Amino acid sequence: MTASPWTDDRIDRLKTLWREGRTAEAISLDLGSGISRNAVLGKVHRLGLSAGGHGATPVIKTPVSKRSTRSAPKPTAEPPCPAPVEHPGFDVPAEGLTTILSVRRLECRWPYGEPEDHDFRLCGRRVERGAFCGAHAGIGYRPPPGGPQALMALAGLA
DNA sequence: CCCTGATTCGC
DNA sequence: GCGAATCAGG
Repeated sequence: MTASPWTDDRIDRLKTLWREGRTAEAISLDLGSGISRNAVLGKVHRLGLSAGGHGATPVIKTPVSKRSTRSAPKPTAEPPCPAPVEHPGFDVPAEGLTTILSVRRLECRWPYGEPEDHDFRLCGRRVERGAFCGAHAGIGYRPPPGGPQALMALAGLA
C-alpha cells in the first residue's frame, strides 16, 4: 500500500490547481481525502512550486541594506500601486493578472488598461477591502473632495 | 480578527 | 517524505 497519499494523480492535480492560483485550502478540499490545507502547502513547498513560480503572498525579503546616515528618500512618496492606465508596458505585470471572466471571489478587480481593449486584465490579488486588494482599495475607495455631503447630493439624498 | 502562504518541527 | 504546528504578511 502506498503509505503516501501523494500519488501521481494527486500531485498532478496539486500542480494544476496551484498553478491555477487556487488557494491551499481549496486544493485540499478538492482532493478531499485526508489532505488538509497544511498537507497541500507542505507538498507544494517540497515540490518547489512556491518558489520560482508565482505566489499569492510573495514574501520579498528586503536585504536591509544600510543606507547612508544622511538620505532623503522620497518626499513625494507615491503609493507602490500601479496606475490603472497611462503607463503602457511599464508597471503592468504581464503575468499573474486575471481576466474579467476568470476572476474569482477574493480577487482584486482593479482594472489594467481599458475594458474595451483585448489586453484588459484585472489585478487578481486577494481582495482586502470590497472588490480590491488593500493597495488598490486605498485608491478606489478614496472619498471625493467635498466630503460625504457631495456623495449625498450625487445620490439625490441632499 | 479574518484570511492567506511559508517555514519549522516532530514523526 | 509526510503532515501538523507555528510563523509571518496582508
